[in-house]
Amino acid sequence: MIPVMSDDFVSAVVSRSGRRRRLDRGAFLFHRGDPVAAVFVVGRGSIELTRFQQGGRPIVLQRAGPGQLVAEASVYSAAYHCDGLAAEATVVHELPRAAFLDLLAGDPALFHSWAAHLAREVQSARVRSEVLSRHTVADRLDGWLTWTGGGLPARGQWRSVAAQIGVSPEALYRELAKRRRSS
Amino acid sequence: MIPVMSDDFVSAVVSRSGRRRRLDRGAFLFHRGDPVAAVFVVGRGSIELTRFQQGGRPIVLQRAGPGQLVAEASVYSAAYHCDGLAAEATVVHELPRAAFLDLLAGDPALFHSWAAHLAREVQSARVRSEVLSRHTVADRLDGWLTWTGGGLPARGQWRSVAAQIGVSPEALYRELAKRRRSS
DNA sequence: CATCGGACATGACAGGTATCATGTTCGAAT
DNA sequence: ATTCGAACATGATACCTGTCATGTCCGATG
Repeated sequence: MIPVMSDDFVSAVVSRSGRRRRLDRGAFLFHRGDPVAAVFVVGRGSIELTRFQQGGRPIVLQRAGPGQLVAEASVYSAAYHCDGLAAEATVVHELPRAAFLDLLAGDPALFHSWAAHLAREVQSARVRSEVLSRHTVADRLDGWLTWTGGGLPARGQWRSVAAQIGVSPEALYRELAKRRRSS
Repeated sequence: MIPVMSDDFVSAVVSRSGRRRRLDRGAFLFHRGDPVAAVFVVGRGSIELTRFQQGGRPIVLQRAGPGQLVAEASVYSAAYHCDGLAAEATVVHELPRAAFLDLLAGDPALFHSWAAHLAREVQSARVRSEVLSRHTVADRLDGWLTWTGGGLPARGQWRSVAAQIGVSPEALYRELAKRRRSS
């Protein structure tokens, strides 16, 4: 599959990436509190930014698929504020943070693209907030479907979707079963 | 009160702002779908980015106080994706979008500050997502208190807080009353 | 092919919140 | 001072979801 290169700087990062890292499903790319030393682009698989609340319930803050940057907002932070882990077998391209910032500083057009990308991330994160503010599983699933644009999630990813919309897997199973019956 | 000017470009916007707009409580600064023609900085009062879900329940996506930019992520968008309205009597400084972009393009240091600001907004929006993923009013209020850093909200703003954390005003009243009793 | 672990599935029950209803308080405007 | 509207406050009830328990399905592994 050809990765989606939606932004100029993504391909720039990949082409200058010195190192590739391979992660098994469930492996951590970084932990909360780790110093931010590099930026990553997903080549294959997916990385989920996750925060574990008291009680162990995970909430997925961002899901980065092929061709997408991971934790780009942390570039200006000293440490990660959440965990990054592979939702499946994943390969990421790695570029040291300093090299990334130099790259942006030396190319105004690229920098402009970077700012526009961050602005889209802000809006995306706010849409997720709007989904999470809904109170029923049906409403949240509808919001997720509208947001992702695609159809119903594929088997094997339902638990991940449940974590993204902040409901228990069982509640999502029930809602999906209800929709299967009524369709 | 001296407005908080946390970012270079905020004071730059204010100083070049050609126009001031005054809004009564509840007045709209812009509506969802309006073309994005300018950027705003709150001088006094506060602006809330709000989306109204089916049924009329409002969810506050961003709350901008004195010295803060409003809907900055929309600078790269054609139209607003939510409503902006004054939560109280408010004054905003207005700068045409083109002038704002020219300002950034002409000052690399300012542009860098702008990108860092957007990155912080992304993280801020994700923190809100984490708060909204909690399931009880008590947990959401705790998250709001941790996030805002300050103490309990002032009277007259409780309904706004309820909208920010996605619970009914009544539920927030009850939780606050419970904390008053047990303290 | 047998095993095994994780996801899918579903029923029962307890707990929390939205909603509706009904007052009360308080600040602003006259 | 009186009026008035909005926020604050609180009780009752229905609904929904989290949790626990139990069971099935299915792909990976040896």
